[in-house]
Amino acid sequence: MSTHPTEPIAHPAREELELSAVLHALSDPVRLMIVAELAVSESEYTCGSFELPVTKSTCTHHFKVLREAGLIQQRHKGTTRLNTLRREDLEARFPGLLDSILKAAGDPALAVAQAT
Amino acid sequence: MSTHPTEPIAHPAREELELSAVLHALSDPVRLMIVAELAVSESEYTCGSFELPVTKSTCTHHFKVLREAGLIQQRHKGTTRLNTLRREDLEARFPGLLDSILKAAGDPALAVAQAT
DNA sequence: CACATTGTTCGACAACTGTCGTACAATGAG
DNA sequence: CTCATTGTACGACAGTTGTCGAACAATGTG
Repeated sequence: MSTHPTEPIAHPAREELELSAVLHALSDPVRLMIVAELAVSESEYTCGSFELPVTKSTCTHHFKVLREAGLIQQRHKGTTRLNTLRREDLEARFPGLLDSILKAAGDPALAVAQAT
Repeated sequence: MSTHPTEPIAHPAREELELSAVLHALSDPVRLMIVAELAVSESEYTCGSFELPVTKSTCTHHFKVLREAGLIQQRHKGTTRLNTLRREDLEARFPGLLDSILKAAGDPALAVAQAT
């Protein structure tokens, strides 16, 4: 039932992703902001690299919600935690959903992709 | 600021639809159930025509949330209230969003549309 | 008018949520 | 080892949410 022993952070499997949890996670403006930033590139971002209008502990809370909903993956790297969007899993489970939400949110990456 | 005098029920305009509100509205299983049923056909459905696992007053609450988020339109007809999905407005404001959510929810209508 | 049907309103309540501050843990640098 | 950095854990708190029941309003039917 466990993944790698070197990965103590729990993430739901692709098949376990629940639509309600995903929609609820993204219905918060701060979390939508995080996901939109993560979507800009395939890179890994530390929690601190986001300019969010909340304190650290609130930030931790939001990342936890996103992780438990299956939207992001987190792994440790030194004292930081690297976050990535679970694009493939989301696309496999809910085709088109993430893109339509990001587009609706005015994601810059998608805006560029759709510009002439 | 008002619409027709014969329409006392307040609905947000197409341009006023907010993504957060839409996602939040659909993050509740009961409300997602309602929207999925409404999506099956273009007909108008009374509140009572849904088989929901909640009482009448809770039902009223959910329909109110859906209406205020701009997902449905309601109009009076005798002692009943007819509900329709605001498909065009949603599609105009958030292209592809509703369909991807309905598909993710396993909507029967879309399942048929995608079957061979 | 009296009645049945449909849905609303109101108050209540438990559960959840977003936020914060403080204290703590883990890691890397000097 | 000591210190700075990054993020977590915990408790707290106000606000929101989903749910219910009972009472009420609106409309159509006899």
